[in-house]
Amino acid sequence: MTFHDLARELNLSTATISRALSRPEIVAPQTRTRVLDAVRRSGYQMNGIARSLRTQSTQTIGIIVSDICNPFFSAIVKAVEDVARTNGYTVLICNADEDGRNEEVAMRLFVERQVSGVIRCSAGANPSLLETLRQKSIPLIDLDRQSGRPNIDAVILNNALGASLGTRHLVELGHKRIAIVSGPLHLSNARDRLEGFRKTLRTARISIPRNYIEFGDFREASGYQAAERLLSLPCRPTAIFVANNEMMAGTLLAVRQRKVKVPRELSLVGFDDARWARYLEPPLTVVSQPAELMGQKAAELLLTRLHGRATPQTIVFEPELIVRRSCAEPKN
Amino acid sequence: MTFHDLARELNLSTATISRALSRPEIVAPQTRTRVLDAVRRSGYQMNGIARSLRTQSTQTIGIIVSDICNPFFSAIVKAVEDVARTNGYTVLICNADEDGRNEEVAMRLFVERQVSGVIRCSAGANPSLLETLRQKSIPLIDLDRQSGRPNIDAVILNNALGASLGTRHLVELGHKRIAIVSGPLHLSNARDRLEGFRKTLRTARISIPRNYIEFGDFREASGYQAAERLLSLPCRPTAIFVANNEMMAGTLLAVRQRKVKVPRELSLVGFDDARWARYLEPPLTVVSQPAELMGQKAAELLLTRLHGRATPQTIVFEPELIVRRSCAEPKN
DNA sequence: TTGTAAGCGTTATCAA
DNA sequence: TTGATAACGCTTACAA
Repeated sequence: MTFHDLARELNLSTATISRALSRPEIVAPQTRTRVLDAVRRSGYQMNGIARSLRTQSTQTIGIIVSDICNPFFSAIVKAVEDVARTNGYTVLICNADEDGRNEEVAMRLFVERQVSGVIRCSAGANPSLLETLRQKSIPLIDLDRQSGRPNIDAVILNNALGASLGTRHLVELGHKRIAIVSGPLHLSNARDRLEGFRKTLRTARISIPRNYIEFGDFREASGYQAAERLLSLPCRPTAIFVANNEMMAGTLLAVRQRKVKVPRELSLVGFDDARWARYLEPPLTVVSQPAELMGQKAAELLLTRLHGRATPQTIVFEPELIVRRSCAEPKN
Repeated sequence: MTFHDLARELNLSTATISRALSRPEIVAPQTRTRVLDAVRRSGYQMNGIARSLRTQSTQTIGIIVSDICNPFFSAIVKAVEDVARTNGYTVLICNADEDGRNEEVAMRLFVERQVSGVIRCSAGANPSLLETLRQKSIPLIDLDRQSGRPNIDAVILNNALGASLGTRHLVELGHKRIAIVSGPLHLSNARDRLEGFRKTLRTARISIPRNYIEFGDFREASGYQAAERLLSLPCRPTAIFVANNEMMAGTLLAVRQRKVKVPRELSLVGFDDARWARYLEPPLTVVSQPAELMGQKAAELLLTRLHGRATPQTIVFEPELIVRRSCAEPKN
């Protein structure tokens, strides 16, 4: 069933059918109802592909997320999908799984599919794809992680501040031996968190042994390994700051296996507030980010970009320290 | 940049360009490399919309999920996206938020976008849309929840068995006053779980007071309210079976507020194994489902439907009881 | 207010 | 092995 069929049935031209559906106000009231009735009766559904080809607009936004099972990212996807749907947009999703190559194939698929715009939480893909986007003038919003490229809209957290908040909490409790499980340095959020951590300790005149800085890839297994190394050090840290929730899950595993008492023997501060952080015993002190708000803002920003050009901006959200019971004064 | 441009640049016809890219083996080796080189140099990206219009195929699969922040569904989305991406498909996502109306607008958008197929975890949309899908011969896989319509592929859990497993565990511990927080009856999985619960108690000759059966909508708030009612009963249950993880989160809130001791005063069995269930104190005994496997299977099933017609089947996965420490013998 | 017809960027059919 | 050309199903000048 196409416009052609409807047109013949009603003795109209396809142009009129099209107008009746897209801009009803410019067709005669009675033809309009004739068309609308026929559409309802026949259950006709517009072919969006044809329309997209003609109008050069797919009303689709692509989102790339680095780990959809991480509640931080599910919240973002939820928010984006929500504003997209209510604005008549549809969302293509790609789960990069913290792997830049997946992100690259997704980006390529996205431009092939002619998405109207993309929101991405980069896993660190090759930046050459950005050029392609620019050529096709497909707007891009970087979310959570910045590419470092100038002139790209971004909505991020003040990660340095977040790390400071968490670290300072530990310092104020009296800790001197504080370690970090950092994310990979090719991601801006990991860099910023590490920097915030370092700066806070520097101003507190606390030195950081080289082996108190461990790197993971933001996934659980790497957090476990990092924690294992930290906990087997001859001079164990009395506190660990873990730079995201997945790595915290891994850290907890190590902590439990070794039967380390939290917070008596070890204080723990996490990043991102997941439901399980609250449910843990003891409940976890974390730096939390307003994930839904960030997703929503990113989607809205993209929508405004789609409606009119403007100069790129980066929107920064503020983290919040949520003190629960995983930190205490150091005993030794 | 289009085939037209490339064709002029290389003194070829658009037909040849098309062939060189889609079926390289049927063009002369040297023209082929000439074309491929030009494509690489220019960074040309195929317009998938135009191709889709011509070939009547979008290589897109739509997925509808009832609550993307629920780890059970994130795992499903992850699995589906994974098999989709590796097969050259792209996935459109809709988060119905347990609301049938959202599901309906998504379905409509999906058919407009001419998706190749859809996988849905229904929130209970109007079944009339199924007719539209059939007309356009867009295959549908029901996942986790069955529409009740015959002749529709489905991949589900043996929910009755799951509920039996959980309930029997409680019975064997000696509980006589067992309540349930059930999902909404318009969803097949909720019905089946309730049925499994009932049947198990019937064969154990344990009667269920009418007010021991509470209904929620599979979301946290409703779980809280249901638990509140249960816990304020004059004759409190000694055990509660909660039919999904979100409602369990709500139940736990009520339990904590009232300072009810688990498992001493109240035994708890949940459905779906989330990370927080393990981390809880005491760790939660749950019926678990192989979410990733189910998502993967659904995607694979859809792919085979896309490649050749066959008679619809329903694939049933087996639940597993994971005994942790939230259940004990009743004290009173 | 409606119709005619061109065109969006591909693929597929038919000839050459 | 390649080229002309007609679709695919819509939208939009322009004309009537």
